[in-house]
Amino acid sequence: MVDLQAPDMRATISDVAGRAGVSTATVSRVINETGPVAESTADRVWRAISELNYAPHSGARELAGGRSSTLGLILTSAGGYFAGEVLAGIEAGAGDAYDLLIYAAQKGPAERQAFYLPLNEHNTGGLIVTAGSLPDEALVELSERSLPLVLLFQSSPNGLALPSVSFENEAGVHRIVEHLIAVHGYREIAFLSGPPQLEDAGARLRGYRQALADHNIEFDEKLVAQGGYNAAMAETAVSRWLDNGILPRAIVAADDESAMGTLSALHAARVRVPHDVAVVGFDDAPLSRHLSPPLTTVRAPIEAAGEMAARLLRDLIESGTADLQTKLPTEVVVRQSCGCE
Amino acid sequence: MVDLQAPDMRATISDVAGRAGVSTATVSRVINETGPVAESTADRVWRAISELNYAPHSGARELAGGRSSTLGLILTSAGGYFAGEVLAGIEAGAGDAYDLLIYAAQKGPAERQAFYLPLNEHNTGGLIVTAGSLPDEALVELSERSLPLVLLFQSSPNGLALPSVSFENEAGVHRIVEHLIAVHGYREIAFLSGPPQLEDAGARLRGYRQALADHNIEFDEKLVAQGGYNAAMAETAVSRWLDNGILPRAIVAADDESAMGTLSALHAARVRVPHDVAVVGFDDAPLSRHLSPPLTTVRAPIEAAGEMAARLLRDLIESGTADLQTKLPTEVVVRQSCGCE
DNA sequence: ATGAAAGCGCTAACAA
DNA sequence: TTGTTAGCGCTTTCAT
Repeated sequence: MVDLQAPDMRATISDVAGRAGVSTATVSRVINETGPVAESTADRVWRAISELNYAPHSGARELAGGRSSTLGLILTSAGGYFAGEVLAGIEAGAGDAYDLLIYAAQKGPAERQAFYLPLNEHNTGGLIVTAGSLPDEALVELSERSLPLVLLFQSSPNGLALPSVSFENEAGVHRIVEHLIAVHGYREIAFLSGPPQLEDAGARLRGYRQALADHNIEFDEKLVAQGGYNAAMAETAVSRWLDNGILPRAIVAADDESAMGTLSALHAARVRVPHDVAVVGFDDAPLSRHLSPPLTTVRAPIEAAGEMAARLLRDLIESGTADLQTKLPTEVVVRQSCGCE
Repeated sequence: MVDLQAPDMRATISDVAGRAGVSTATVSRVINETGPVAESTADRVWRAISELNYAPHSGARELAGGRSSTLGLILTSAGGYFAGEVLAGIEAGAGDAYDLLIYAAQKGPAERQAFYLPLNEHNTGGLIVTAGSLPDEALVELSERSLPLVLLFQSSPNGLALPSVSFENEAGVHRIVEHLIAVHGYREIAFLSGPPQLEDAGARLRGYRQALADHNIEFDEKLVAQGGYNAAMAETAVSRWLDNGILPRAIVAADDESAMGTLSALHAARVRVPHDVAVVGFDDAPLSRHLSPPLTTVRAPIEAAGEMAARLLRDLIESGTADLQTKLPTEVVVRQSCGCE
């Protein structure tokens, strides 16, 4: 057990000023390098600061200054297996001039959520909102409060015109399905979809259907199941197919995580991949090349998306304007699970 | 391109008061449910709030109120593949009364870092600091400013007495190595260590050495390489072993990610797992049971650790006291990569 | 049940 | 180069 020493004789700027024998204005100038200060004075101030363990009160700063040099990020607590990548990208895009504050939204979109959001126009220069983390109404409210907003993996809801960053989901799936058809000659191709409420999940499904249509393959509802961007759910879905005697020649998973679940279900049933059935995914998660067989998938530049979002947000903050829709290109990464090589 | 509407006629509490025909004090009472307000008055106030799109200024609130109902989390931008799990745990432990603000520390621990930290005693009730995200000096400084601090996956640095949460790393590795020795009779067991600067990496290595010693197996330096908690690095290390004609009977990876890299290197070299060499990991990442063969590993209750850290921090904030060291138990999860079944 | 007014810690004119 | 001072938006006694 530790006992916390009696708190709260926390130093303020005037304590520092007093100890250094200057005015608070001078201390402020020293800290912010705003306006001229004699070097000797600055030294005394810094010394006082460290002797008193002084730290500026960011709230007071925002209040007085009206600025904010931090970008906010809102994501769902789940985050997914690429939360880290997104983060790294955003950080790169934010640059040195901005700090990053993240709020992990609770599951249930509560009432008045936007009102109580701990990240807002007062402590943040703008917000990057990832798909599924905030209800549309909150977005509307936030944007009515004229908070710069950028959407990630989701496009602007109806009636709003918010810059957004996402992938060429439809084209990516289309291309990989086409690979399955054209290169390998498969025609019985199943699809494991993502959560229906997610926009990119819809796009990926559309890409699948379009590719079939383009090659005169009839769409078969029985060959589509919910994979939920989730290994366990995908595993169940594939097992169910197997139990029902359904064995497509190829399975397209809407993301790599569900591709993983697919692989597991297939292994468990002693179905050989890609010999008996081919499997492909989407995202190119860092681990995907380590699966066995190494997964053929669509590479989505996740880190680049984060970086782009941050860049757009900065544009929006600094110049009041930013590109509305940016779709990052995706690319098929051929490995072995499709039957190649 | 969007153009942001002219910003900043952002409503303040007195705008709301004016529109509702009450004083700012009353508005404050309504929002915070502090003190009696006539129901009809409250209605008018809420209406004014939504008409004006008013949102309270959190900085001003902290300033005036001196409270803070948010917990801070500091992590490295990498985050690792379990950032999401940690987050979910912390959120659960934080409960409804606290919000969570996260700061992803930049790579380079800069000078005066603690001074400029965007999460501090003024906007946060306390901080959870994950291993490797802040240098010890920053920890010292922060704790001298009497900010409640809890360490995650790292124990208190010398001279400080901060509550910390970590795993029984040493015992976990000890047990899994023992499994390899006692159940399978392997004696030529290699180890892929984690980043040396991380405390838990050291503990895991110690567990390995101790288990060997306990079974009279001589420690062989050539059978230890740096896996860096990282698939690519592990892959390289294992390939190098193979190239040098080193083929242990089993490989213990310090975490699941390096186990994954190990598997890849082995597959590439057509070495059969577990037939030719067994592989085990540590963490039990969600994906580990989907590898092929499914990975035998040590389960570390990552989410529980996050929850515990949040709980400790709340204790510290609310009662000024908290348990100093908590080590969460780990458990061997037997699957197939060790040769079982 | 409500209002007036004094700060909270800081920044930014404006003076000197 | 430095100090004075007026707020920034909010909470909180203290009156009423």
